[in-house]
Amino acid sequence: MDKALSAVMAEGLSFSGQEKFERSGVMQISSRFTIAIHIFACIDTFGKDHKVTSEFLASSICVNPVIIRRILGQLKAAGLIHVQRGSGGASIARPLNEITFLDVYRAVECVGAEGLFHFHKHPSDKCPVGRNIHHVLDGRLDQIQGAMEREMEKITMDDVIRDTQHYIKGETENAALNEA
Amino acid sequence: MDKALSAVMAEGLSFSGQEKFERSGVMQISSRFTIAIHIFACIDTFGKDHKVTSEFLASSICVNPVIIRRILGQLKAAGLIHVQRGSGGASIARPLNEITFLDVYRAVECVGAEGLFHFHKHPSDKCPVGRNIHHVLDGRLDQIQGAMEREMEKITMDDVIRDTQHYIKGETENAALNEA
DNA sequence: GCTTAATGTAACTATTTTTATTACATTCAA
DNA sequence: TTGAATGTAATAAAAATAGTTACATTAAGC
Repeated sequence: MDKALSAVMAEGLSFSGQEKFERSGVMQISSRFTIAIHIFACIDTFGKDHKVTSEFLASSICVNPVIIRRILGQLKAAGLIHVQRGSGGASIARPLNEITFLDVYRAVECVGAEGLFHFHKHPSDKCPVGRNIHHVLDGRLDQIQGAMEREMEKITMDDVIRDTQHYIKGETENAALNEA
Repeated sequence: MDKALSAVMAEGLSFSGQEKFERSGVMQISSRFTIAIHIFACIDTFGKDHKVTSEFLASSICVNPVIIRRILGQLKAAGLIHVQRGSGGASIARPLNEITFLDVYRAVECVGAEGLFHFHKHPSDKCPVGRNIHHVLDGRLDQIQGAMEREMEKITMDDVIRDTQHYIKGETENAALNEA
């Protein structure tokens, strides 16, 4: 080890004595994401024949209607859906193949400005490793998050909804067979 | 809409009436991951000249020593490090280029069996969309998580530690210049 | 215009998860 | 045998997410 590091170590083998740290940021991939996709599938499935309200969606997804309204609000703010204020009901605002998982993911704020990884906030600046760990890691964490987001861009609501209708069709055909 | 769906809808435009739901699973990418990588960098930087104890690591990372010990325990269980019980101190158990981010990520259990995404647990089984949403989504969520994990496999502790030493060297060279 | 049904949101509570802390038995080396 | 360190249980504190209640606002139909 060189002299500078040795000097640090000699100070008592400890870098302690920093102030307490606050934390912040979104750290998890919220169920808002899967709920949002569920919402799209419901609007597509039922929207032609029925008004799709937050109450209705809540009963399919089994969460509180206010949760649904908040997510609807976020999807609306991102320009992905329309929501009819007084009379009620939601509809999809864009062609399904132009809405990617990443669009939805970002709309519902599963990832904040701090990124996907929760970094221990205040490594010691008295330690040479602590001082530099952010420089070393930040770019690589971004790289990983980027890989994930690129994969999310490959999947669209069209894919999901095609599969959904396929499964539903399978169900009703089975039911018809059982009746016969 | 076909007859089966219409029948469902006619029941009152709602799929309500299911039991309450429990939740489970790891939902976030814990700071254990960045802490673990920080630990490797510290062992590499200081391990040759000093005993690297949980107390020492805690003072560089600025978290409680018990948190460090738990993470050391997980890294040890995964065969990535050795920890000396009575006398103290940790060391790295494998060549640095054979320890990937994914190894570390899995060792510290950032992702549980349920996967990275938090799925709303009990969509209504009275709703055709609710009944099938898991079939539709599970595979695609795995696909996204897989992309992330493949990227994590590309990065090794060797990369991180080379960068760390590079930054530290830069610091000490700067300091030398300032003294001159 | 009045009524009705729905959205938009604020305020608050509850639940869950994560992180921190205290305490102590266990271990190993000198 | 002593001392310094790990391993871990039990618990507390903090943070984040989700759930709930309440109500003002909005739009459509009568």
